[in-house]
Amino acid sequence: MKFWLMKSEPEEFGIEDLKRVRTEPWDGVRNYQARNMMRDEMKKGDKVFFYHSNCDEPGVYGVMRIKREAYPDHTAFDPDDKHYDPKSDPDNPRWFMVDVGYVRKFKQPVTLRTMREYTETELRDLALLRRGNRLSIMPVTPAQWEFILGLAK
DNA sequence: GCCAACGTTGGC
DNA sequence: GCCAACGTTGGC
Repeated sequence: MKFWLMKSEPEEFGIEDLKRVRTEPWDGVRNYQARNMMRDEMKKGDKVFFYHSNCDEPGVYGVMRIKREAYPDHTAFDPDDKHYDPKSDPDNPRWFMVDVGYVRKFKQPVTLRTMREYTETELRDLALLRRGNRLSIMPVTPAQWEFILGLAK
């Protein structure tokens, strides 16, 4: 089993929304690196940190789980969709998505500010903390997973 | 709202 | 294949 971190803007879709709907297709990923990880490496049962980006207090707000492995992201075929990509052909889809399921919401999130305190130590290699990192999906090592969980309430 | 960092596009 | 221009991400 692998561990991941996935970003979302809470104004678009946050942990509270996932808690309400329980399961959700993670659509709209339009970055090749992120796509490759979803398509090639994510397995059912993998655990995922739910990260809120572009908000007052960026950070990890809870945990989710992969419920369904990668399948074509049909929003890419819809001209009315915000993430429409005319170059994605239904017969040869360019973009994929997974389904995620709600596991838990932390009583207290692990904020980016808090995680930055460990850039020289436990979280030295966490992709999230690397300068200029914009990846919306990234792997988390088992050690990093345990450490961040330990910071949560 | 600003802007640094980065990915993508397209002309050459 | 290079690289300038452009668009997007995301912290602040």
